[in-house]
Amino acid sequence: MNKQILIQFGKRVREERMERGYSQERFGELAKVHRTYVGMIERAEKNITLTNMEKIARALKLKVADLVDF
Amino acid sequence: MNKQILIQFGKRVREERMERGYSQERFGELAKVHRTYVGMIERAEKNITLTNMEKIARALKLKVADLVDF
DNA sequence: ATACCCGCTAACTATAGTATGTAGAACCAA
DNA sequence: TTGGTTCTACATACTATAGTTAGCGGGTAT
Repeated sequence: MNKQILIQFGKRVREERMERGYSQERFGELAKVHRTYVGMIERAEKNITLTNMEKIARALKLKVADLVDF
Repeated sequence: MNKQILIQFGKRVREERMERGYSQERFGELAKVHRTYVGMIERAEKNITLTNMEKIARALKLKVADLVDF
Protein backbone atom coordinates (compact mmCIF):
# COMPACT_ATOMS: atom_id res chain seq x y z
CA MET A 1 0.00 0.00 0.00
CA ASN A 2 1.29 3.44 -0.96
CA LYS A 3 1.27 5.25 2.34
CA GLN A 4 2.89 8.34 0.87
CA ILE A 5 -0.23 9.30 -1.00
CA LEU A 6 -2.28 9.09 2.20
CA ILE A 7 0.22 11.35 3.94
CA GLN A 8 0.01 13.92 1.19
CA PHE A 9 -3.75 13.81 1.23
CA GLY A 10 -3.87 14.19 5.01
CA LYS A 11 -1.57 17.20 4.86
CA ARG A 12 -3.71 18.87 2.24
CA VAL A 13 -6.85 18.37 4.29
CA ARG A 14 -5.24 19.74 7.42
CA GLU A 15 -3.89 22.75 5.55
CA GLU A 16 -7.24 23.63 4.07
CA ARG A 17 -9.13 22.97 7.29
CA MET A 18 -6.84 25.17 9.37
CA GLU A 19 -6.81 27.90 6.76
CA ARG A 20 -10.53 28.12 7.39
CA GLY A 21 -10.09 28.12 11.16
CA TYR A 22 -12.10 24.95 11.71
CA SER A 23 -11.39 22.56 14.57
CA GLN A 24 -11.51 18.86 13.72
CA GLU A 25 -14.83 18.64 15.50
CA ARG A 26 -16.41 21.57 13.70
CA PHE A 27 -15.07 20.30 10.40
CA GLY A 28 -16.38 16.81 11.07
CA GLU A 29 -19.83 18.27 11.55
CA LEU A 30 -19.60 20.22 8.32
CA ALA A 31 -18.34 17.24 6.33
CA LYS A 32 -20.67 14.82 8.10
CA VAL A 33 -17.91 12.52 9.32
CA HIS A 34 -16.87 11.80 12.91
CA ARG A 35 -14.39 14.15 14.61
CA THR A 36 -11.87 11.36 15.27
CA TYR A 37 -12.09 10.23 11.66
CA VAL A 38 -10.91 13.67 10.55
CA GLY A 39 -7.86 13.22 12.75
CA MET A 40 -7.22 9.73 11.40
CA ILE A 41 -7.33 10.96 7.83
CA GLU A 42 -4.99 13.85 8.58
CA ARG A 43 -2.59 11.43 10.27
CA ALA A 44 -2.84 9.07 7.28
CA GLU A 45 -4.11 6.22 9.42
CA LYS A 46 -7.01 5.36 7.14
CA ASN A 47 -7.20 4.70 3.43
CA ILE A 48 -10.07 7.00 2.53
CA THR A 49 -12.69 6.06 -0.06
CA LEU A 50 -13.81 8.20 -2.96
CA THR A 51 -17.21 9.07 -1.47
CA ASN A 52 -15.62 10.32 1.75
CA MET A 53 -13.08 12.31 -0.23
CA GLU A 54 -16.03 13.97 -1.88
CA LYS A 55 -17.66 14.78 1.47
CA ILE A 56 -14.45 16.43 2.65
CA ALA A 57 -13.93 18.32 -0.58
CA ARG A 58 -17.47 19.62 -0.41
CA ALA A 59 -17.03 20.83 3.16
CA LEU A 60 -13.95 22.73 1.99
CA LYS A 61 -15.77 24.00 -1.07
CA LEU A 62 -13.09 22.42 -3.22
CA LYS A 63 -12.98 19.82 -5.95
CA VAL A 64 -11.71 16.35 -5.09
CA ALA A 65 -9.00 16.95 -7.66
CA ASP A 66 -7.78 19.90 -5.59
CA LEU A 67 -7.00 17.52 -2.75
CA VAL A 68 -5.19 14.91 -4.84
CA ASP A 69 -2.92 17.03 -6.94
CA PHE A 70 -0.59 14.12 -7.61
CA MET B 1 -23.34 7.58 -0.26
CA ASN B 2 -22.82 9.66 -3.38
CA LYS B 3 -23.08 7.06 -6.11
CA GLN B 4 -22.81 9.65 -8.87
CA ILE B 5 -19.16 10.27 -8.17
CA LEU B 6 -18.42 6.54 -8.43
CA ILE B 7 -20.21 6.43 -11.76
CA GLN B 8 -18.17 9.32 -13.10
CA PHE B 9 -14.97 7.76 -11.89
CA GLY B 10 -15.83 4.41 -13.46
CA LYS B 11 -16.59 6.06 -16.77
CA ARG B 12 -13.28 7.88 -16.78
CA VAL B 13 -11.37 4.68 -16.05
CA ARG B 14 -13.16 2.78 -18.81
CA GLU B 15 -12.56 5.59 -21.30
CA GLU B 16 -8.86 5.73 -20.60
CA ARG B 17 -8.48 1.96 -20.48
CA MET B 18 -10.20 1.44 -23.84
CA GLU B 19 -8.33 4.31 -25.43
CA ARG B 20 -5.22 2.30 -24.73
CA GLY B 21 -6.73 -0.90 -26.08
CA TYR B 22 -6.43 -2.82 -22.82
CA SER B 23 -8.88 -5.55 -21.80
CA GLN B 24 -10.02 -5.55 -18.17
CA GLU B 25 -7.77 -8.52 -17.56
CA ARG B 26 -4.69 -6.97 -19.12
CA PHE B 27 -5.34 -3.72 -17.33
CA GLY B 28 -5.78 -5.50 -14.03
CA GLU B 29 -2.35 -7.03 -14.45
CA LEU B 30 -0.81 -3.66 -15.22
CA ALA B 31 -2.48 -1.93 -12.30
CA LYS B 32 -1.97 -4.91 -9.99
CA VAL B 33 -5.63 -5.33 -9.13
CA HIS B 34 -7.89 -8.28 -9.94
CA ARG B 35 -9.58 -8.45 -13.35
CA THR B 36 -13.07 -8.57 -11.82
CA TYR B 37 -12.28 -5.59 -9.62
CA VAL B 38 -11.63 -3.48 -12.70
CA GLY B 39 -15.11 -4.33 -13.93
CA MET B 40 -16.65 -3.55 -10.55
CA ILE B 41 -15.02 -0.13 -10.45
CA GLU B 42 -16.11 0.69 -13.99
CA ARG B 43 -19.67 -0.35 -13.11
CA ALA B 44 -19.48 1.76 -9.92
CA GLU B 45 -20.18 -1.21 -7.70
CA LYS B 46 -17.31 -0.50 -5.31
CA ASN B 47 -16.29 2.61 -3.44
CA ILE B 48 -12.61 2.73 -4.35
CA THR B 49 -9.94 3.79 -1.87
CA LEU B 50 -7.24 6.37 -2.47
CA THR B 51 -4.38 3.86 -2.73
CA ASN B 52 -6.22 1.87 -5.40
CA MET B 53 -7.04 5.05 -7.27
CA GLU B 54 -3.33 5.69 -7.34
CA LYS B 55 -2.61 2.19 -8.69
CA ILE B 56 -5.07 2.74 -11.51
CA ALA B 57 -3.81 6.21 -12.30
CA ARG B 58 -0.25 4.90 -12.48
CA ALA B 59 -1.24 2.11 -14.86
CA LEU B 60 -2.80 4.76 -17.10
CA LYS B 61 0.21 7.03 -16.69
CA LEU B 62 -2.11 9.71 -15.36
CA LYS B 63 -2.42 11.67 -12.15
CA VAL B 64 -5.15 10.73 -9.71
CA ALA B 65 -6.49 14.24 -10.20
CA ASP B 66 -7.00 13.47 -13.90
CA LEU B 67 -9.48 10.77 -12.93
CA VAL B 68 -11.46 12.85 -10.43
CA ASP B 69 -11.95 16.07 -12.29
CA PHE B 70 -14.94 16.99 -10.14
C1' DA C 1 -11.76 24.24 37.27
C1' DT C 2 -14.35 24.53 33.02
C1' DA C 3 -14.21 24.29 28.18
C1' DC C 4 -12.03 23.45 23.80
C1' DC C 5 -8.74 21.08 20.85
C1' DC C 6 -6.17 17.21 19.42
C1' DG C 7 -3.77 12.60 19.61
C1' DC C 8 -4.50 8.08 20.59
C1' DT C 9 -6.56 3.42 21.83
C1' DA C 10 -9.80 0.10 21.34
C1' DA C 11 -13.90 -1.91 19.83
C1' DC C 12 -17.63 -2.99 16.55
C1' DT C 13 -20.01 -3.37 11.74
C1' DA C 14 -20.08 -2.32 7.28
C1' DT C 15 -17.98 -2.90 3.12
C1' DA C 16 -13.75 -2.69 0.10
C1' DG C 17 -10.56 -5.88 -1.80
C1' DT C 18 -9.56 -10.32 -3.60
C1' DA C 19 -10.80 -14.39 -5.85
C1' DT C 20 -13.35 -18.43 -8.45
C1' DG C 21 -16.61 -19.76 -11.47
C1' DT C 22 -20.55 -19.34 -14.90
C1' DA C 23 -22.63 -17.51 -18.90
C1' DG C 24 -23.32 -14.81 -23.03
C1' DA C 25 -21.68 -12.10 -27.01
C1' DA C 26 -18.37 -11.39 -30.74
C1' DC C 27 -14.78 -12.91 -33.36
C1' DC C 28 -12.08 -16.01 -36.30
C1' DA C 29 -10.66 -20.34 -38.43
C1' DA C 30 -11.17 -25.12 -40.10
C1' DT D 1 -21.91 -24.82 -39.35
C1' DT D 2 -18.78 -26.14 -35.16
C1' DG D 3 -15.07 -25.37 -32.00
C1' DG D 4 -11.83 -22.30 -29.92
C1' DT D 5 -10.60 -17.79 -28.11
C1' DT D 6 -11.37 -13.30 -26.00
C1' DC D 7 -13.85 -10.10 -23.46
C1' DT D 8 -17.12 -8.83 -20.16
C1' DA D 9 -21.05 -9.04 -16.77
C1' DC D 10 -22.58 -11.16 -12.90
C1' DA D 11 -23.10 -14.29 -8.73
C1' DT D 12 -21.33 -15.52 -4.62
C1' DA D 13 -17.96 -15.88 -0.87
C1' DC D 14 -14.03 -15.01 2.04
C1' DT D 15 -10.78 -11.65 4.70
C1' DA D 16 -8.96 -7.45 5.26
C1' DT D 17 -9.79 -3.02 6.51
C1' DA D 18 -12.51 1.36 6.12
C1' DG D 19 -16.05 3.71 8.67
C1' DT D 20 -18.04 4.88 12.98
C1' DT D 21 -18.16 5.50 17.81
C1' DA D 22 -16.88 6.08 22.97
C1' DG D 23 -13.54 7.26 25.97
C1' DC D 24 -9.06 8.87 28.05
C1' DG D 25 -4.99 11.96 28.48
C1' DG D 26 -2.44 16.20 27.78
C1' DG D 27 -2.21 20.64 26.34
C1' DT D 28 -4.09 25.49 26.06
C1' DA D 29 -6.86 29.09 27.20
C1' DT D 30 -10.48 31.68 29.63
